[in-house]
Amino acid sequence: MTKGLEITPAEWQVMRIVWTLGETTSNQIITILQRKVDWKPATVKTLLRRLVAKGALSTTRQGRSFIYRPLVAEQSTMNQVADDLFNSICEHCVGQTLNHVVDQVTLSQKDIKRLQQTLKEKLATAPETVQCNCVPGENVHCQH
Amino acid sequence: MTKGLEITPAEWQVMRIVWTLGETTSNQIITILQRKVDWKPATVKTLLRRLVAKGALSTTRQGRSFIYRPLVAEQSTMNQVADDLFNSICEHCVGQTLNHVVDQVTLSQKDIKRLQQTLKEKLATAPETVQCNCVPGENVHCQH
DNA sequence: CCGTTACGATTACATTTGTAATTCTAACAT
DNA sequence: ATGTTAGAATTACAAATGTAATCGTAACGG
Repeated sequence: MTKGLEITPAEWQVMRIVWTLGETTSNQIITILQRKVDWKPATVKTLLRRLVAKGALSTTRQGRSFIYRPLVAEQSTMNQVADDLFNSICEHCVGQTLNHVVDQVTLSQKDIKRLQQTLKEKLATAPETVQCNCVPGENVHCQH
Repeated sequence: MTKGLEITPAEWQVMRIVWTLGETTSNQIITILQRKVDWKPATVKTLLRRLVAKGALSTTRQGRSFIYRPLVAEQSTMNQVADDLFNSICEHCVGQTLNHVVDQVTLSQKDIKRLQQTLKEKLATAPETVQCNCVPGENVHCQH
């Protein structure tokens, strides 16, 4: 029953604003986005409309304009796209790729402590190795 | 000078095969992919041609068929898409999202040890907190 | 009440992507 | 040399995506 909610990169920009503000109007979104990307107001309106159409946002009329609110939670949506990514790459390479990401991003001390805890627990049941699953069937000699 | 190499999900399936086999023919790719997805041979040929066009694969004629080889490294390409993802989400939420991923995926003991090492080094210079950067400019009150 | 006007809704259109059928051409067999 | 044929190239086409102009309508001001 996983929502197949597909949010495109352009739409994602809009969602971030709505997620952060909790509720907002199209005007506010347009103003904020103009500091970041070069989109015409009509473009943002289109994105808002598509997001409403796909059930990511709700609108309620408020006088002349509409109030937009997220219908999907930010964290679970982020988790979903992250899962999609890590499920689409070679299973053998997941660890290496994660390591690269951890190396690149900014993490708070609390973030790091939590990751350390998660890893510690994971180590107990971790397999010796993780096989490449890129070529299904056959026991092809994997180059990895 | 980052390659703006865009590989679509369908193309990615093809790349995984070529990356794993190192070099191969269209026939081999078609056969292998048929165990996984329901694509006609012509579809795979199209994807191969597009990948050659965008510089992800090379071909050299070998008798009647062509040999396909990757022109881009698998790990660096995976790193790039992972970076793209984590750069596109709220910076404040990166740690939480990474934690979710680590929790979900399968990691080898070696993978985990390496991550632990990376985290340990990172902790030394880690900031207390990471601010949400979803709404540029203003000091908007962030809900996160 | 009625005209403005600020919004959302409708329409538009090029590009990319997924999916494939058809055509062309060069390799191999004779 | 020549016909077959396997495989690449060309062409096709609908859906999704990025980007936007214009149209219609309801809300507010007078």
